[in-house]
Amino acid sequence: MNKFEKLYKELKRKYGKPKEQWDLWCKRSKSEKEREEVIIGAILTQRTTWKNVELSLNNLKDRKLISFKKILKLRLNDLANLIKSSGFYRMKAEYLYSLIKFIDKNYGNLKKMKKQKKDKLREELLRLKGIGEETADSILLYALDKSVFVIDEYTKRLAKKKKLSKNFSYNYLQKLFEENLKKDFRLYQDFHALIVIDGKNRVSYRVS
DNA sequence: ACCCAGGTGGCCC
DNA sequence: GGGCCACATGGG
Repeated sequence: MNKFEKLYKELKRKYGKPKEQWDLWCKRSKSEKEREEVIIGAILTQRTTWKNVELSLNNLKDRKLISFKKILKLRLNDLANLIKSSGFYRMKAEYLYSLIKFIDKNYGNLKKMKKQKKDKLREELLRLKGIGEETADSILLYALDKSVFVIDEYTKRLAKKKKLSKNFSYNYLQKLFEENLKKDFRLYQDFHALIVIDGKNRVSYRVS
């Protein structure tokens, strides 16, 4: 067992099954609607706490708006106001809208989108405004079941702390994790979730 | 009254 | 390729 596999086991032992948001994000078999919710959350959570994202998601849920088709019918300004609590709400409304529009226009639905090759999808997502590497990979991994390892601040911090690498650029770290783990989107989903849970745990420990 | 959070794009060098 | 700023709300 290598360092990466050991780290996964260690985190799993420490935290068990990922909870809260991760109940849905790591769910083994998702409905179309659940996949849409993951994608909406992936945009909203950029540089924002999950609590604030939840307020927005609940806002949308109360109005039965966790639905790409329905969001496409909203005015950009109304969408922005509904997701206000996630911060950067004007930008995120624009990002979310253009992403949903792209999916609707090019694939029709997520079931069809899922059939596309992951490299092609990644390229397409990265061309959209507001979708960088982390968001693109989160969508690929958690909404489309593609085996790409998501790198975020917590992953970089943990990689430094555990001395897993000397290079902490996104692409290098991603490749490193993928090369040292079995190519399995379920493993990647759980592992990344545990890294975030662990990261938040450390932060709150330090603060309080 | 600060300081921070799963990021991204634009502009500069 | 890296440094710096804008984008904004809610909670410690």
